[in-house]
Amino acid sequence: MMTANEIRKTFLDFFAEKQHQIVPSAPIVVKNDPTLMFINSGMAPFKDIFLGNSPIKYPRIADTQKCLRVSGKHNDLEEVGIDTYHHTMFEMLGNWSFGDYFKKEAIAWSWELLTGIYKIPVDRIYVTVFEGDAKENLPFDEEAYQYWKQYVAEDRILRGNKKDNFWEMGDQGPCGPCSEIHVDCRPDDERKLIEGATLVNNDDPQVIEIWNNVFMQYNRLADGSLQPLPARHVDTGMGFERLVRVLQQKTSNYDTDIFQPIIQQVSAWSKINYGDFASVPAHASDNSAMREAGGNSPSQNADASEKTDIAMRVIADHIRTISFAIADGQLPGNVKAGYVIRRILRRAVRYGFQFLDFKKPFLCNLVPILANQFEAVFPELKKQEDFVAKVILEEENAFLKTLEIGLRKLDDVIKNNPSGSKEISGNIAFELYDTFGFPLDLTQLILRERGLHINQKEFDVAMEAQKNRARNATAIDTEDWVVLREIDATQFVGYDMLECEAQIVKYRKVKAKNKEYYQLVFDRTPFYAESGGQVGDTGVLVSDTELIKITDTKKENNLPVHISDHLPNNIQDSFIARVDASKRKAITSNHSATHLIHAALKEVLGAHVNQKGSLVNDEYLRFDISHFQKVSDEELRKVEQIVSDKIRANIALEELRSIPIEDAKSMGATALFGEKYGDHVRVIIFDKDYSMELCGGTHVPATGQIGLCKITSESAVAAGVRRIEAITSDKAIQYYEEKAKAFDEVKLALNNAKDVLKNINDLKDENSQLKKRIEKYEEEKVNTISNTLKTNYTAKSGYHFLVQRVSVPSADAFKNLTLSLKQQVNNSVTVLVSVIDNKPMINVAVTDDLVASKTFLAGNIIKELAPFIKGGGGGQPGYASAGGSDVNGVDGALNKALEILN
RNA sequence: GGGGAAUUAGCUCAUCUGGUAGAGCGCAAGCAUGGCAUGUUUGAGGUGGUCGGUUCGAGUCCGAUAUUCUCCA
Repeated sequence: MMTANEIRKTFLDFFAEKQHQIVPSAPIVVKNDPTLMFINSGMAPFKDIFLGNSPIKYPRIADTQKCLRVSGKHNDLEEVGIDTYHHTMFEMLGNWSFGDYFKKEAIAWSWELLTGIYKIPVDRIYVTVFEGDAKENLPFDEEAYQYWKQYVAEDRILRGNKKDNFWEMGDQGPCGPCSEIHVDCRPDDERKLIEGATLVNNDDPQVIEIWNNVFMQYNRLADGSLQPLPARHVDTGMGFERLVRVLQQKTSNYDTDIFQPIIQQVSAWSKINYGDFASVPAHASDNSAMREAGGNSPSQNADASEKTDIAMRVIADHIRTISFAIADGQLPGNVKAGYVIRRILRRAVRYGFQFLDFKKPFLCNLVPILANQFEAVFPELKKQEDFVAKVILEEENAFLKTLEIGLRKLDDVIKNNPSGSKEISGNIAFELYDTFGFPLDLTQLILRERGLHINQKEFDVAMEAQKNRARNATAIDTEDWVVLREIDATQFVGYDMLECEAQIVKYRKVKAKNKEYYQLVFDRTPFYAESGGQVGDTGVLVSDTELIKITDTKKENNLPVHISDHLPNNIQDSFIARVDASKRKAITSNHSATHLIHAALKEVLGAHVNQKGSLVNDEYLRFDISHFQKVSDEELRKVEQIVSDKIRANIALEELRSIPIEDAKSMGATALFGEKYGDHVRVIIFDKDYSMELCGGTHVPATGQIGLCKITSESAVAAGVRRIEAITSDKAIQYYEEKAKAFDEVKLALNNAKDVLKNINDLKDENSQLKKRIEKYEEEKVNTISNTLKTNYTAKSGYHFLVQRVSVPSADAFKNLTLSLKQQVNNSVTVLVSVIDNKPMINVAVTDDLVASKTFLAGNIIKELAPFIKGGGGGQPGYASAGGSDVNGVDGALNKALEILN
């Protein structure tokens, strides 16, 4: 039996022999495509070629591509692991023709590989072809049908509708009919009973699609219409995990040697067998989480065993996704792609926590197994094994903490639930989930244990409202490109020039919420499009009669687009495209400084330092690195020192604009994980023994132009990732100037003190001493007054009272005096009035025994007195206070108090 | 991009509707035991994230801002 690794190799070798260039998998994390966060199919890395934004480098390509899907036709995240054949991460084997071969060869080769080499029995294979669609005016795919007929019996060639057999990249873009290959894996007796053809595309877990051949020949426009494509392409995708399952004759993807190493490890840790489900004895389940849930009857134990199987599948699937995503540069976070990774990670932790009784981090310990398993095909994980494990560990700890907080909140909710009600508000459950990240299913489990349940309908309504809010806020409407001229690709001249003549090649309008703008594409441009952390250029587009502001420049699938609020009136004109030079100069200085800092960090901290993120704009630079401790002040000073030396050495830039990537690597140039490089790259060198990086950004001609570099902050962004921020050039000079100025001002304020620091510390000490002295003075004053006053109480039957105007230094002292009297005179009511800073104040204190007997309540008394001084007041039964604005009312208040108490 | 929440002593967190800022742990000192673990008593430690507003009075209500958490897209 072939191993998974052999099956993959066989595929690649087969197509290499058919003159295909074998390329490595692109990073699973997508950059430069606003519509996609992760590579979700084998073709995604080639989107720029299909869209015509990039030239074709090889007419034939084959590869295995890491893919990630969390939503889609059958791939809701919450479904993964429940069945035995869906995944969040999977490998897609693919062979491509870019304007080269078409249906004939694609069909012949897929047949040859599957039946001739992999030896899948012919009588288990079904193929589908597109039946046509009248509404779209699309014909039956006769061509594909004829080619298949050469190999496959006609009754095994099925006709599929638009949903199954017409593939589209998205709402817009290249598309075409496709032809799927399905394999019937059922045992012979079942196959005799039910004809396999009836189960194709019918969600039968044993009759599955393994390969889809897409024949791209149309382009879908924004208005929904179809246009024929000038160059026709073949895009195929074969689900690797499914293929392995078929060839290893398993009934579940998770039973193959792709997933078993992980599952066996998880099974060993939890001491629960995988796959016992259905034949499990009633007592076999040793799972406290389920027992707590009340699963003690035999039937529920069978259920429990299924749940432990599901949990192991969830973990085996998710650990792959998060490990490879992190290795490709996507750290877990709380927005966008980072959030997707966090959510997947948490789902795995949740299943382990709930069904396998893993109460401590465990996912991180699975990373080495994966790293070794995939070392040959995806070496990036093995190379960053420790880093990935550390990030996962930190995430697991953070989630366990979140769970703890949630458990406490839920406890409060249960305590406060009116007795007798068995239902907890769905809104509260939603709040727990939405605000505190406490998973709904855990809420339900815990409530069930106490005989409670939530109002599911309320929860769903709240959830739906949340979704609608988000959808409305992000609705973007993109119109079709209006093409003015045909060109191969925009020529970027911005390394050498800051302005050039340009014509608009195409443009389109984009409507987002509250704003509307245009995207312009030029035939040539000096504008650098945001990439590799360097922000896009701004500037202007000028003709004889017009001036249009360019507010940003971005890359969409390798297409440089210039953002503008307006279109020129004369769109066909020739323009001068001019970059904002001073801004570009600042950006450039920061970018080169980033390289110098990067090299210095490697020198000071060690070779384990890798770039984990970078932002370069005209204000500052931000640089994230993998490093496990805080970078100490001393280390930062060393880095600054090295960078400073390199600046003063005024090292000339050496730029290799286009050299083969292999040459660059053998020179020792630094390449980044998670970055997609072409086969020709640009290398930026500042002293070949110091800094040599693959980079597309703009750089200073010599390091002296940076002038000055100052690291302004060092912080943590995630486990194992430190962030360094720095400024250069004018901004750095300004920084020092401002510091110096501020210091001079401080010094001046201290009468030009020689030792400023000592002077300030002395002042602080003096200040706190004075504060204490005032406190003491006030305390004494209060004591004196209270000693006098405590003998002045009038005795009534059952209580004593005092109504008195006093003079005290502060509101605080006033309060202390009142409370001190309350404490010293038993069985008393104290009403004090004072004027502090021209404001009248009243304090009322009632001793606890009188409060208990409800003879007097301070809060009630103050409400009667406050109006006299035109104020409001309130407090507790034992102490209340009021303030007002009318000093003339003081006597009235005193009289009223006497009246009440007499 | 849009919602929600949090920010109080060195740490973890209380303070019900605006009216006396607290607890546990940690820290310091004293006492108890031959010493330690420990027990016990006392004490220090707070511009309540920052800025503004409402109010006689704001940790508490409102607005802005920063940071963190969290959910949705």
